[in-house]
Amino acid sequence: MQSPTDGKQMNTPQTPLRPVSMPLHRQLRDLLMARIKAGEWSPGTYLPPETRLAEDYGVAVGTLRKALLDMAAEGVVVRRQGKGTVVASHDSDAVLFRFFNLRRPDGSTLHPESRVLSRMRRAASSPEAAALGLKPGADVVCITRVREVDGTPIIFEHIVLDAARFGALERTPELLPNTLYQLYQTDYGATVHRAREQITAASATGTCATELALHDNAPLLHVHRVALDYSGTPLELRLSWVNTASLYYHTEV
Amino acid sequence: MQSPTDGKQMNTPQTPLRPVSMPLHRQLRDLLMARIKAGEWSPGTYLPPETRLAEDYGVAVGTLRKALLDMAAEGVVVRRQGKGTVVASHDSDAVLFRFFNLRRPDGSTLHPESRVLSRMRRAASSPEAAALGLKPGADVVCITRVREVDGTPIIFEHIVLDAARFGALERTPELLPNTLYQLYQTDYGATVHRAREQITAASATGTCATELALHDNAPLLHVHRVALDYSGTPLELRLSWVNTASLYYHTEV
DNA sequence: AAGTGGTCTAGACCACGCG
DNA sequence: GCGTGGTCTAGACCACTTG
Repeated sequence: MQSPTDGKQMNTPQTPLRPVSMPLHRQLRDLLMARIKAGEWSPGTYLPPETRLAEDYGVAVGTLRKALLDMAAEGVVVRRQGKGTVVASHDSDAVLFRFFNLRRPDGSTLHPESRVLSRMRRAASSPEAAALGLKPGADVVCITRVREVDGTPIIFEHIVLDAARFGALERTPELLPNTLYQLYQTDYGATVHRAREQITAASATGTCATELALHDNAPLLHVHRVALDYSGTPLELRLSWVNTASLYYHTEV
Repeated sequence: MQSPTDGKQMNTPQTPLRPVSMPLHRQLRDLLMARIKAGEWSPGTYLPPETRLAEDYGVAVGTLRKALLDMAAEGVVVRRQGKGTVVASHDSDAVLFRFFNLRRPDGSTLHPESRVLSRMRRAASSPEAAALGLKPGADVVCITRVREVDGTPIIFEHIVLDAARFGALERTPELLPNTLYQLYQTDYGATVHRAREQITAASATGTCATELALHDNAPLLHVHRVALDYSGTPLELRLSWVNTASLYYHTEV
């Protein structure tokens, strides 16, 4: 790891901290993660084989292996016997809809279409700034859209992004894709890794009721979602109002 | 594993199936799980040390270790350096409320009290039987209760259990505890390992509206939960109606 | 056939909990 | 001090993928 003369467990010898040193496999994990985050290996790229990496870092294969297995458990990489270890690319339908938890009564999954109503740039409200970790009043890009299945509108959606990072989204691309998370990855190098959701009961009102073709006060599910990247940095705030008349929100604990 | 003369990778030699044989560590995991499920090691019990177990099964420590680590990742056991490997006992507050996803607006957790409204035994409805994996019309025990925080009712709850297994719950104990899952474990040897939830928007009506002190058609969150044990057997069906006026349902993806 | 990750073994030392 | 699980090493063979 440091020099060839280091014995086992002798990482960072001159560091009398608490803990004296993180386990080697943890350090390796962090180093590899850093190289991925730096873009040295982008999503879809194969990492060098275990033996090569272990040699490079001067550690046993088993140790490096533990680091890679941990990363695979986190979903950062995917390991395939006979092929190699590839940086996870979140662009297959299955993965893109990992964050989409709505299902039909029979349990089948939905793949709705999207229709954008508006895009604009404005100052963040105070709760928006808080959710995204921005300074109060910072600029945000705001997208409003309706998502429909078989022509029936089921979700009214309000998306808020940091304009400093995603400002271009106000205009380009002309047509926003249905799967925004893929766009964040390809065009902005921002990979959504996990999301926190707060669900409450709500009633349809105003534009939301109109767009969902519901009478006022129809019961809706309100979902407040903050999407985060690997390191826990908030990327997107998404407020959804869902008509659950013919579907349900699914979760496992 | 089988006989001392077996070479490496030579498990179940006469089995030309596909796959020929599961990995050793997988077989070990299954054997250990079976012994736990059989009650040989009950929740809270320490398993024999790695070295001892490896010796017993005639495998390398590393292999047995992999089995235990997998089980720990699943939450079946907890491993503690210097102490040993203990069968997970789901009786601490933190774990008991692992399935309780409601929080206050500030993010703090709730610990509601329960008030039982009724207990009865009756034939299962068809969707109830389906959810619990019972034959249509099988007997079930049905508990209705209200859960409140600081004296304010927030959840109206309907619990359905297989009478063949939980029949005694109709009468004993006289006072049902707040944390039913703990009771299932201690009195019925049934450990809730995970749960599947279906969430929809609903409106308050009838007894539910009355008990929650809400006007008719007030918006509610409806949660349909099936609680499962280690092997995926349904243990409990729970229908909850939640007043989310001063709290939200939290989930991470 | 060559190269990859997956499994299994064997043995060393370290960090932790407890008496 | 002793026994526990945690880390690390080294090397073997197996199963899968590709050319």
